[in-house]
Amino acid sequence: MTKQTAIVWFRQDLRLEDNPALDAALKTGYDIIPLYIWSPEEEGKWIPGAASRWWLHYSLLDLHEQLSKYGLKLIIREGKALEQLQDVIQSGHVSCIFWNRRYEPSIVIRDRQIKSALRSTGLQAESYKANLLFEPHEISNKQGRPFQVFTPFWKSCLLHNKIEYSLMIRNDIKVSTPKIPSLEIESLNLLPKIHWDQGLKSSWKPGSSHAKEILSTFISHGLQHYPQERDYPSHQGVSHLSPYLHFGEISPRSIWHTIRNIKKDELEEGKIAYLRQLGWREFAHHLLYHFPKTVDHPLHSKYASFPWRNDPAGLKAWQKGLTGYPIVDAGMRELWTTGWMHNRVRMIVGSFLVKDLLISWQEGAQWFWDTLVDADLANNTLGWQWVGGCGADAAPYFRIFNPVTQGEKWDGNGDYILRWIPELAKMPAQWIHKPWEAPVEILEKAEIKLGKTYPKPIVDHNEARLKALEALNGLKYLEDKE
DNA sequence: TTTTGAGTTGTTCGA
DNA sequence: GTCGAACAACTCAAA
Repeated sequence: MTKQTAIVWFRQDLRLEDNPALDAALKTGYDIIPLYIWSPEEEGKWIPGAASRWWLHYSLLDLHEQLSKYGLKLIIREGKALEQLQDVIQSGHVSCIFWNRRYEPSIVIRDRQIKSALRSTGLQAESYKANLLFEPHEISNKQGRPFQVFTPFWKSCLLHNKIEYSLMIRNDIKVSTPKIPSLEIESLNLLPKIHWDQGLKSSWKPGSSHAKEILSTFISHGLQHYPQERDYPSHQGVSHLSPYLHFGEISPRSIWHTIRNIKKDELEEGKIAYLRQLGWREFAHHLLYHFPKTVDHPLHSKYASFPWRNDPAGLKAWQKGLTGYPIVDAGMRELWTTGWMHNRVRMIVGSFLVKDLLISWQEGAQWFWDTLVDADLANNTLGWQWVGGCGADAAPYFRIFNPVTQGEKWDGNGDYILRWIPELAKMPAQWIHKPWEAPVEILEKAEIKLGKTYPKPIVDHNEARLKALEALNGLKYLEDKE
């Protein structure tokens, strides 16, 4: 008689540690089919972008390698998830299937259909909490409604003191993977055809086997001064874990426990501040779950009537890092080159697109989606609605970042500018954030011809700011409607 | 029930 | 140079 098997359907949980779906499969004692299905068309409008696919390619290779250490083989499929599952079920004598939950609106709907379809044929189909510290339904305010302000949300989260975490040991895996047709990872064509990915390659090592070492480097070098250092884009002040978290190559629960278990007084403030950022990730996912329309509509509907400008040239200049505002351009070029941008600079470039160019936050969200290796629907949506002032706990309308002031404050020496804008290499720090104000002889000496070697500012910030305030003032007396 | 105070990330203006 | 106020409207909890 053929041995029964269980499917572990890997999705955004590309890890073996703290993986409840894998635990559940192992507990059955059956043979195991680790499965990844590439079904981009089921992600709704939000098909993974080029940087995200690049990351996924190498992450799948890493997962494959880790599974092989235990004699298991990662099965790769492409197409509609339910059809592929059914095909694998047929060829593999499968009696149960396990996966860890995702929270994107189109995926929630799809997974619900898949679960009921599988169960109706008598299979055991179970999903687990693995990628959040708290399920969306576990946290609500006193009226039983979802929080819309972060601080009370996080306070309420912290009252739940128990966060599960699986310590199941993997060393005694005795089962194997039956022979089943599988694609090669290469055949998914996740890598770019033109080789623009050099910058990504030199910046990142995707895969869960690297996530842990990045966390421990951060703990020993960054955590203590995290509250202050995290705002300086040229410093090594942040964890760089965002892409690993998005793909589930490290679980938020293992980060939570690792950080909490550090017993050093001098790290206490850093621990609280860092975990709070993990809280923002939770907040974003809960909001996306409760307010699914926010992926492309403002939560506060009166912002839908905001008079956005249609400005393809401005949008292009922003995307290419040619706005003439060095801190904005440096950020956009860091993004293009490495697939990532420092958080402080994300706010600055976001504010510039939305408040200075008056281009809609949706355009910004789309560009970030295509270019970020950590592109995450929940975080991206929350971040852009925050900048746009139209979401939950959004920035107040009058909070318009001044790109010069921000540059001078957080990159005083211009180190970040120098790294990303070689045209300004010889510019003294005093003028590096506002080259258009530099005296002629300084520009000459620095071999800068504004408008030729580096752009003149495409908008005047002060004028743009007043225009934005005026436009926002027009919304003042509108009411939100359902 | 009503009121009060606080709320990730800022800027400008006038004293 | 430094400092506080003003810049909405709304959410949420505590008083």
